[in-house]
Amino acid sequence: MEESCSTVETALEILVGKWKPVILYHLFTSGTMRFSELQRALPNITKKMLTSQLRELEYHDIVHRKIYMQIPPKVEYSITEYGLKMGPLLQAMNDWGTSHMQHLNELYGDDRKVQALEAIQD
Amino acid sequence: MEESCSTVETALEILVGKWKPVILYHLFTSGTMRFSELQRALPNITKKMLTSQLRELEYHDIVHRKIYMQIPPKVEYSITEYGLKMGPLLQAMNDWGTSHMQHLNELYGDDRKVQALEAIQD
DNA sequence: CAGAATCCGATAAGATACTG
DNA sequence: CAGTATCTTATCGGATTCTG
Repeated sequence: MEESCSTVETALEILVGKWKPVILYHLFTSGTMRFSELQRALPNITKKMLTSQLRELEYHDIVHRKIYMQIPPKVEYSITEYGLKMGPLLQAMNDWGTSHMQHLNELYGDDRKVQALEAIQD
Repeated sequence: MEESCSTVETALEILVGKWKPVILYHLFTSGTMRFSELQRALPNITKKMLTSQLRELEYHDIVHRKIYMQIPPKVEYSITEYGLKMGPLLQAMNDWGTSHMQHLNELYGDDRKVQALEAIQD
């Protein structure tokens, strides 16, 4: 009974964290990226946050971390094969989110949109 | 470009908050519920949290709030017609979450499951 | 380059008491 | 009954500094 909502929470668990959707977006569209590339793609994220978010995604087997044993260090991140299965879900969330923003605009006007864009800043 | 992930965040926005998925679950399955019924269904939530989560869902036009002008007060909550459109998304998240819990079990064993169940407690 | 470690402020969430 | 108000605690996220 309660399980049927705790599983929704499982899905949320791996998505929450202010930066995970953006990180996944970049990894899905760009394929393999180095740590520093991700930093450049997300100008406002700190190393600490980027590291922690990636580690959580790695724990969930969504993101793969490949370490090159060399100096200077080189680490590449990519979506795992299992992680690719999330694609449709992310797409569904994206689609719903898009139409919901439209719905909010119809209800309250476009002010909210401005706020949202200001809140992102990257 | 960045919009394609900010809309995912829009979807997350209305789902995050520790209790929203459970609240939606109950309203989806039980239809109309009074405030006190929701309290009984979610033994561990405080009135403050229940109120705030419901108000946010109301703002997003997912939940409808019907006030009966009488004493003692009576307020009924239900999913709006627009909110019903979230059903498939919630179902998709639920499905993915279910299979992901299974995946985590395969990766790390069933210890996690126990933790998750302990964490819910309702 | 890719982080780890520490500190600190902001926000979310819980406990408790009060009210029309 | 269905909240509100206030206070405290826990968690999250950001800034800064240090390192192999």
